[in-house]
Amino acid sequence: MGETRKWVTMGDVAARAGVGKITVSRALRTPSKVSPATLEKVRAAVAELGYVLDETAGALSSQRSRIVGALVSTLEDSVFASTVRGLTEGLSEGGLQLLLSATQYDPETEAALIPTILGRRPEALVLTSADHTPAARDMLNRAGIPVLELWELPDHPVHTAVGFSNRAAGAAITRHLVETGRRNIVFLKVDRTHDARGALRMAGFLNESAGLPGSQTHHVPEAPGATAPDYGAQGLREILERLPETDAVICTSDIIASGVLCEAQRMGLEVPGRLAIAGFGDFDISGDSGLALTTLKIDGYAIGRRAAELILAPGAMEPLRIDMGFTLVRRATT
Amino acid sequence: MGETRKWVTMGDVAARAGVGKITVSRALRTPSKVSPATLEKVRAAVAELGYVLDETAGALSSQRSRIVGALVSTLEDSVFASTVRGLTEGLSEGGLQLLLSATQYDPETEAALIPTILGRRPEALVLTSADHTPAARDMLNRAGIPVLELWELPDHPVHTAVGFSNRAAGAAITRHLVETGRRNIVFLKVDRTHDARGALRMAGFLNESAGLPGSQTHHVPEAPGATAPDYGAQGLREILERLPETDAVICTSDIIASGVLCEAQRMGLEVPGRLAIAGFGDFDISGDSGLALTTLKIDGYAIGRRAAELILAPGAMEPLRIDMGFTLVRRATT
DNA sequence: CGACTCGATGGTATCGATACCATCGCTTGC
DNA sequence: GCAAGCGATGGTATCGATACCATCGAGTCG
Repeated sequence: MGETRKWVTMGDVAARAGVGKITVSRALRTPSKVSPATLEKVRAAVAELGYVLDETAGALSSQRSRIVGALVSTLEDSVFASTVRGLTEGLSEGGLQLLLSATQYDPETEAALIPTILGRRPEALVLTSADHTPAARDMLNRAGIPVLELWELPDHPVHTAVGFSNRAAGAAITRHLVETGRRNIVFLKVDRTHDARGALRMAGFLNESAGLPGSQTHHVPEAPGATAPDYGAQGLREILERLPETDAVICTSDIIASGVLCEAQRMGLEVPGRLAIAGFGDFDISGDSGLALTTLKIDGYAIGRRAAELILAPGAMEPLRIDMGFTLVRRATT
Repeated sequence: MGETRKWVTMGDVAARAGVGKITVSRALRTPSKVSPATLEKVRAAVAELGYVLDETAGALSSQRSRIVGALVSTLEDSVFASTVRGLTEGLSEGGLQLLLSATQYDPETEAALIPTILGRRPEALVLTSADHTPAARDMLNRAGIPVLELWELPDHPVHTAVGFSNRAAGAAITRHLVETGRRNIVFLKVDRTHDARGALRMAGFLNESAGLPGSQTHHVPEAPGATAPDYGAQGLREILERLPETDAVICTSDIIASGVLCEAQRMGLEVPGRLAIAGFGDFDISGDSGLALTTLKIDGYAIGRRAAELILAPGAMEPLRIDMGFTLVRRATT
């Protein structure tokens, strides 16, 4: 490194180019408002000095942070990661950057993170959950910026929602199993304290399977250190012990389903002959080259992209409720 | 929406609490420097007005953005996501936030993103790649902040590196296969333009397998729309056609390995009897409850955490080169 | 008892870019 | 030929919090 170099300022660039500061600002922000000759001089000075516009100062004077905050439940799940990519790509077209944090599925953590994000004066706030503490809800309401809840369609969104009906999703996968002849379907659920989406899908299952006495839910307690496939494998063993008639298992994620599928193979159960397995999310490994898992596909990228569009649109403060739907992908496990 | 509400400022809070602005600032930033009684008054005023500190102004006046920039190759890969979590958690203990973007493994994209991040005047910059364009390298050098390259240990790091030797990793997995009796080992590589880590692991493989005439590399071209398991499945078919003697396949990720494993099962190949399969990354699905894949485990979370520690440490400007190592996890596929 | 220390608090300048308004020079139209 | 119009450019105030220094009062020590 060497000396602790101070940042070059716009004034330095202006002096170097022989123009006023404001012209440098215009050259960088709105090049069309500067004559080609001046633009060239400024660009040369910028390049020589290695100047980079200071957004911290720009944000203050223009009262526009050019930042959008995002609170995702977790990044270690490719579905949300796709949403983040969609958001980032979409927002970058409008010159906005994403300030990201993860709540680890905990509303209290979310509530603690909201002020730290709001402190950056974001122009919008995106959340991948609709489960907020009262304090969080209050902060979101007072923030005075568009708030977008993704991956759900809550009855009472804070502001705008872009997602799909988890209840309908749970019903759809159940219907598919019923239509393919299954009668003793078990919905495998990991009991997390905060899993509103999983609970809604389970509700959809319960509603759809109401007439099937052999269909039930099975709960696996959350355990520290356990991975999603562990829950699947353990769940399957318990299910077959408790409900040996079971002919189909619905999981709340493909990763859990991978545990069910691999355990079934180890037990010598024929899939889908003896047991059908359905997942959720359509991850890479679920494709035909991999586990060939029947699953519900949600286009997380599209959700993020759509959210970005809404933020950049002129009437972003208008509340909306957008259903992005889902797709049933039938593969070899049903 | 309603009226375009202006943000409450520190002055409003000060007036409400009957103290000076600066006291409000201290109450929020360094509560220990304010008397308990005053602190209480300020806190009450803050709560009543719903005030949130404006970091955009704070950053300018204190010349500290409290932001760390991060450029990851992709978020849609749980290994980097873990690193991001480790970073976020570690940095939050020092009051720093992460400004994140994804380069999609493209150095040109990286070079384009660097100025946008530098514009926020971050206090450090983290990269999950050591493959930079000359222009990018130049910007990083001039930035005057700590630059951390993760997941690699380049010969000439820009500044600080926290990672492991990909070459040694490739050698280690090869050695394991040789020690377990394999002689015709194929290293399956997806030919991405920018995959320095994969190339290094392949180099480690080539070095270690030099004395084995039956050992080779097999390249699969990158194809738009293809998923990682597709590469694995396709690769295995091509390998068995071209090199029928093959008794082991090394993949550059567990997801690719999942394609190889599932394809092998479909072809009726006994694993690991007829064919051994090794992956890379130790994803959730690779565990004993899932695919039970032999793999190299890298603790991405620890890498992120360590990087955060280095950034927060007093001598953060001292270049370092930290080897976090890796672990061979032997499971059912070798 | 006075000088001194220390904790608590406030006033003012400042960070760097941008908004707003003014200015300047050149073209255009009558 | 002159006023109006317009593109290009600059000066100055401003955004909101914090650094720095000053102040003030209460204790402490010799």
